Amino acid sequence: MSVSISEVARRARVSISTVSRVVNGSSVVNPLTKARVEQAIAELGYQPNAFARGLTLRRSEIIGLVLPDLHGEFYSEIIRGANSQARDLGYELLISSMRDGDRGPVLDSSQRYLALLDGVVLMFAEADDNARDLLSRVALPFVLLDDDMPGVPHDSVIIDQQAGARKLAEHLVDTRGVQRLIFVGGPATNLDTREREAACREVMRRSGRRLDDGDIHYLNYEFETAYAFARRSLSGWVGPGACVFAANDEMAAGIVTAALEAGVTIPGDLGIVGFDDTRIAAMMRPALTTARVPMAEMGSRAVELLCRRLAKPDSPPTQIKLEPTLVIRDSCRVPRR
Amino acid sequence: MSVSISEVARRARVSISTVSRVVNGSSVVNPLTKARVEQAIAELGYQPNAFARGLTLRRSEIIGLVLPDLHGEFYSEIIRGANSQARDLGYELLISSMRDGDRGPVLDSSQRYLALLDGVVLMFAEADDNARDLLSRVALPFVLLDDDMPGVPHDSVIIDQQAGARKLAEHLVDTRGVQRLIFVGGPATNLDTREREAACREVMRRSGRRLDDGDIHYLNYEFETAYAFARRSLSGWVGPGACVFAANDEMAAGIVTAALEAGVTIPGDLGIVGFDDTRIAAMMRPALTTARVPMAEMGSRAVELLCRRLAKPDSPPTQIKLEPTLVIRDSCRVPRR
DNA sequence: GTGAAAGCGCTAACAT
DNA sequence: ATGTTAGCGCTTTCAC
Repeated sequence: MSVSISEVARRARVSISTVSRVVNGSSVVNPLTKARVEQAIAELGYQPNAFARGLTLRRSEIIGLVLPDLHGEFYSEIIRGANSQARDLGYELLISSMRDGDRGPVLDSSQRYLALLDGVVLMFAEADDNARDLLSRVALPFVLLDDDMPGVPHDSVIIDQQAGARKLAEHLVDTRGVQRLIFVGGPATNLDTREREAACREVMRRSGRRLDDGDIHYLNYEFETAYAFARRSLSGWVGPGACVFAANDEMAAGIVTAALEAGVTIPGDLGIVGFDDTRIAAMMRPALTTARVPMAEMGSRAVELLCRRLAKPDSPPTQIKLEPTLVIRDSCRVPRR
Repeated sequence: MSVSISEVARRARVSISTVSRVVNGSSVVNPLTKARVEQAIAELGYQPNAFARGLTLRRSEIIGLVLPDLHGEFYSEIIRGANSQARDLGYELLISSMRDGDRGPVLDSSQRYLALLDGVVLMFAEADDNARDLLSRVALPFVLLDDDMPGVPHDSVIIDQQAGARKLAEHLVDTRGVQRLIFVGGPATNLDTREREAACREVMRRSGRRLDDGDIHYLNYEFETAYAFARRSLSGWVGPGACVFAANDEMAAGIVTAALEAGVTIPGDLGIVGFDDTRIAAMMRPALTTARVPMAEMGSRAVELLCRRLAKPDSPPTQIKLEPTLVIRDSCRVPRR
């Protein structure tokens, strides 16, 4: 078994307090004593027991990031931002996924690891009752990411979906003078999709056009689904001033693929925009015009908020709203005539 | 602060031992007593202190998965497999990234969270001295993923890179009768790249051809780099029976993009294969022939190995070798003539 | 079926 | 500058 503080103390012929002091640099120890202790530590390969430490200190300086699932670049960017911020603030970051294969989201308060953390950044796939319920049982400080949960006071970092979608739609109106917008969303229950849709509606309306209900389609954010859907529907879309607004880049890629295979040129015959600015957007041809969601920043700001709360538990709840930026590439350039 | 076992005991008018027994279901308690305790627990919202528990039990039933970085589908698939297996075996899985922005790999034994885990699955970007050094200081059971580390006894799960590359190269020889193979690898220091290269060499040699040194190129696994490189070099490649072997799918995508832009048809003028079978392989056009690395299985087998070791600490070190499978799509179909 | 008490390894207040 | 000791919350013998 591993060596404890008392063995180090015995070997260095000091008391355990002195060892503790050396380990934590908490108060000044005689340099010679200190050297003796350090040598003993090295010789024994002593490592403090984290459980005992946590029990006494009532904190671990470890925080968690719990995501709905860890698939896709979106999440890895969040993680990158969170990780780096956590280290800067002297915390370690541990990541966990709620999703368990097909068994659906799992997060109950009995989750053992939560009790080892000082706090946690949480992101739910959907802000439903289930989520709210889970939340009420989380017994430690938390920050919500990309989700609003009215009624529960909390810190949060959210994306201004409407602003992002508005920028794209306005770009379409301004540069291509879109007459008809085809909106291809994720699930109808998905809040992001609904917000983006609302922004499209509004921009169209304000510019004297309208977004026809028949041109709103709810898919599932996946390439294959969008590809199959576009194969069937594409022929009805092509026409003067038609553009597709896909609610994420993957679906945009699927639609572009179907279009090119059907001989529909892009951006010539049809303009298209995506959302998120994931890797595929730059890799596909034509490269995709899209809205860049500041993913890494979401992670870092959330961690920042959490750590601030740990330091000052009684500060008022804060909400940070981040705006996507427009990334103009080739998929909806004005066709030369 | 949070409620402790003794408050529950007081409220239920039993001793703390009884509360403990109820919480852990360890031994039989009188149903009436049990009910009383359970009610007290509910009323107080009691949650056992994980540090105290860990201190006493000397285990947390939590394991870790430490990856070089969390970018890309490769890792998320590993995570998915590991997660699901961990839950099946009664463990919780926590994930951590070694990479800290541009600050390079970080993993020192002082990493606080390691001390809270029962064991850890580790994957290094490169099996260098640094890695070996870190490893020697990890004071808990571990399993190595996709890395060999001779000299240190350990369990591991590795990919049979050679077998995968061989399947691809043989496919190229058999169906297209390749005369010239252009190998586009990751960094020259990357072990996977070297193994895949060796397999290509061998297959070419065995079939009476050779892999010219001038046709070996070391890049960095990235789309943009491969794209830029292909733009420059492409013209020298096209010719009867030439094929490109890209060491991952992203680079293959970059090369394909450059080729199509230059008017080189694929698979007509040039055949190409990738490696890994990440999402992009199915999404690009032509869809990419590649070798599917069983990523999720890597994760699940590693966790399985780790948990087995936790149960039987003295079993001999085990190595599991997983073989990639050939996924035939369109990027190197025989051109009709 | 239940309780008393030792002990896990550590920190911090207090004493010297 | 260093040692002594209480106590953190829990599990687990050992009595009864």
